Amino acid sequence: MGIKERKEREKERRRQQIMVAAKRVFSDKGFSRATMEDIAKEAELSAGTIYLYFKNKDELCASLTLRILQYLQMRVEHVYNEKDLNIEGKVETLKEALYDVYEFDPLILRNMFHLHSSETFKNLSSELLEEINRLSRKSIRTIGLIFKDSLKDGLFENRNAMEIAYVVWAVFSGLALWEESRQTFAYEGNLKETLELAFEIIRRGLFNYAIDASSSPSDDADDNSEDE
Amino acid sequence: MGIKERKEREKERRRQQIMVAAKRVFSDKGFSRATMEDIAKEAELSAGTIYLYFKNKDELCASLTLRILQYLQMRVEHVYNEKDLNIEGKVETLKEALYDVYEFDPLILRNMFHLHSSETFKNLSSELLEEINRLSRKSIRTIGLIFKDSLKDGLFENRNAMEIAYVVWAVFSGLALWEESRQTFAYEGNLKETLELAFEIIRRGLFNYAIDASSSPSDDADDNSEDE
Amino acid sequence: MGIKERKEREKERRRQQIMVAAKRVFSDKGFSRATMEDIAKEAELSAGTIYLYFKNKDELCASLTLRILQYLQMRVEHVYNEKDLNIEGKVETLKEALYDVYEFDPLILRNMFHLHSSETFKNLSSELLEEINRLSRKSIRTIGLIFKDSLKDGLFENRNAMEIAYVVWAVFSGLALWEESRQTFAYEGNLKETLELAFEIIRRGLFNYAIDASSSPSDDADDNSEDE
Amino acid sequence: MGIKERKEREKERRRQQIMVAAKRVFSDKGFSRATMEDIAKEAELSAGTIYLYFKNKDELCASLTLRILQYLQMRVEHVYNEKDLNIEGKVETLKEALYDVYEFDPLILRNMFHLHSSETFKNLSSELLEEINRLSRKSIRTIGLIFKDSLKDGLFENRNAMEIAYVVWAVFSGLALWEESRQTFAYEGNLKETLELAFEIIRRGLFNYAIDASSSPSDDADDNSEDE
DNA sequence: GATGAATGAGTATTCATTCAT
DNA sequence: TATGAATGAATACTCATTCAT
Repeated sequence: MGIKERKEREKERRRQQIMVAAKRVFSDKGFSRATMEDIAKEAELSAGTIYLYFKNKDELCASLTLRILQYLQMRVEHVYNEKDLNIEGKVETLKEALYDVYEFDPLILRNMFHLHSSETFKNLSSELLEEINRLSRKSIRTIGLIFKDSLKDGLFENRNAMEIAYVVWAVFSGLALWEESRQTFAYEGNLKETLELAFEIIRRGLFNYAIDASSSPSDDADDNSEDE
Repeated sequence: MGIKERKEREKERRRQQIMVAAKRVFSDKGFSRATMEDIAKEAELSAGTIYLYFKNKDELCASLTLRILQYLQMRVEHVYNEKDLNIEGKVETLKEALYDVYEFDPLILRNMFHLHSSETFKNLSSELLEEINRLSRKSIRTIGLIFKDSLKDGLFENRNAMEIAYVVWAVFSGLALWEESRQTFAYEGNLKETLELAFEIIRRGLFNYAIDASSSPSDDADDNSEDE
Repeated sequence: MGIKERKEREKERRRQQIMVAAKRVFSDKGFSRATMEDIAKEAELSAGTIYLYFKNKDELCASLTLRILQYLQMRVEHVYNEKDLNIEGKVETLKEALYDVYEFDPLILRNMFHLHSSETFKNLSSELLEEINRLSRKSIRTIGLIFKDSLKDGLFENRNAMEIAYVVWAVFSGLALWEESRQTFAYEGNLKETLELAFEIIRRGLFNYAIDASSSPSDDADDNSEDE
Repeated sequence: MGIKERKEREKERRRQQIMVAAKRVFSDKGFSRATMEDIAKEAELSAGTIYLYFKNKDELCASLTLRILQYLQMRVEHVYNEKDLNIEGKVETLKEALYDVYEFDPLILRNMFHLHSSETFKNLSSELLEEINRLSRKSIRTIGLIFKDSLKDGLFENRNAMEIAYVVWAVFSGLALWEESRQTFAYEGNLKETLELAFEIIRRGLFNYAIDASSSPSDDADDNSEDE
């Protein structure tokens, strides 16, 4: 039905409106200190209205996480499907993708922290929770797939693709965190530029590691090069 | 006085006892969801007693952060003072130091997040806050000093030491975070081993970056190689 | 809007309902011993609801004080504006006015005591505090004005009007206090009647003082008959 | 026993020391906001020690009240026993006595307020409570006795002595209160001088009332001139 | 759908009081 | 006798959530 469809679209628009407001408020005050009233005010709605669109505060937070994970997966998958790029080009594109994800919502990691808090789970519908876990695993696996072809070519052969994916993800997380703690460490420099430096170091490390490893596998006695 | 001294020591022991309990509870539930009652129960004390040793909940949390920062600074300074190591050896030792810090208290980063939340400051005595900021800056600066000598030798010459320090710190943070989000990403592998891989990649990237950069400085047109 | 107006009136009614309950509970238990729960129960509301209408307990108490001061000022001003009365008549009317104020809310003085406690100020919005101070000064000044005309006529000429106003106010306060401590002093008599006696004494003293003073001003060597 | 006696005296000294400290702290912060810790610190003792001398906080407060009542009774009785004074002289001396009492402990009235709070009674030993009530009644009765002789002489004959005593007491209380609320009413004048004025007015009113009343007793139809 | 008034469960914090030393 | 560490009961205040309108 045209009417039903329009209603549905209207409803989705409201959800987005609330999520945008929530993102802003969480970003400002942190999850615990942000009140539903704050978010409602930011969204120019009443507090009660939010409950028409989200079951509770935790589920609103989880929805934010889900959205960013969807964006992450979309971008990462796009990198994987890029036919015309060699591994170096893919890693460069991956870097850009991750950076865009970070810029889209720098809160992603803080949100995830909140999610990890065991007591939060109780308030989440199991579907939402599962969808989040599914997407998390899927995107890390996709990052792994980006490196997997190189394993066949002999690059990185001493490590499995998933391990490398985790490292890349960890570094990405670290850069996000670094930005968060900038105040404490009183960093006054140019963020973007330092991010570039970090990724440059990682990228070179990755490939030089690959080269060293492939030319002298005996150097690493303790490697477990099995794929999972 | 023997008596006064013993009392002092007894008091310090209580503080430690409470901090250990708090660390455990914060670790479990997150800062906001952990109640003073929880912590008291964990410490086998009454809630009121905690207030004899810490002004409030925020100051208890900040004290945890301060403790880990003191340990961090101690370890990092030790690396810097190591006379018999070349830069490669120092980086290797730095890696071990950071890893030990992480194991000493994996909460460090989550605590810092909480601290960054602007509204927390109001509840902290300015001395504590300043000590935390002072130590944070000092340790990052010490990490920078570790690389500074190499700048004179021509290594890393296109970047200043502080930028490199920030990158190293970011990666360290990332590894910590990575551990935090392990549940979501359903990683079942060996943490220690993956940490080794990550640092190995960083280390190689660092030095290969150095070599490339020093041999062809013109590649980076936008570098600002001034030391701060 | 009719709707908006009705809502506004409804809101004001709730404030009054809470203040009436608070008056009763404060009266019964004293300010410190009265809990918000007590007041809520008396008002047949939940404790949280009170905070929708008053910022905190101190501000609720201050609002009670403000209300009685508004009534005091209104009554006192009315006495001052009475054209057809000579000074004797005005003092008689003033007596009645003050007595009505006392009956309207016998707590007035206890509330003011609580207000004077320096630490209370911090919890009060500055507007409320200023309004209270403004009204306090205004009503004492208005009482002074009632006597001022008599100063021109030669009555009370050795004292300024404000000093007399303070004395009248002190006696009024004393009568209120007297009622408060009735239990301790085990007075079983008729309050109203004794109040009449007290004011009668004051009134006669006032005028006889005036007469004596005006006829032999030299008796008081140390007078400072300047008006403020 | 000499030893026992010395111990007793030592104990009484401690009680006084604590009461002096309590008076100061109550005066400063009000009863509710003053903590036992505050009082202990002021008395240069530990909080626990206070409980060796006073059963609880309420009883400490009541003891202060008792002490001032003892002083009041002593002074008032002295006035009553003064053989060489006529009624005018006695009233003048009474004024001075009350003023001295007020200066000895301006808190007296605030303390009494606290005492009146019904819930306080539960924490008081019945002996203490009864002693306070006994003394309160006794001093007001003694003030009454001061006027009683004048009743025989025809002065004040339309009123009973107790009623006059209550009025005098009320004015005294009012003057004390007046000092307490000085801040709010922004009075900048000289307290002592205004006190003089107030008592002067009362005194004159009293005697002029007496004269009027004695010359035209029929004016007051509703008088109850019986002594209790 | 939208509101926002009302709720009530939850929590940090305080402080009189106790008691082992 | 004096201490002060420990307690636990009390309480102001907050805020997610509900529901009548």
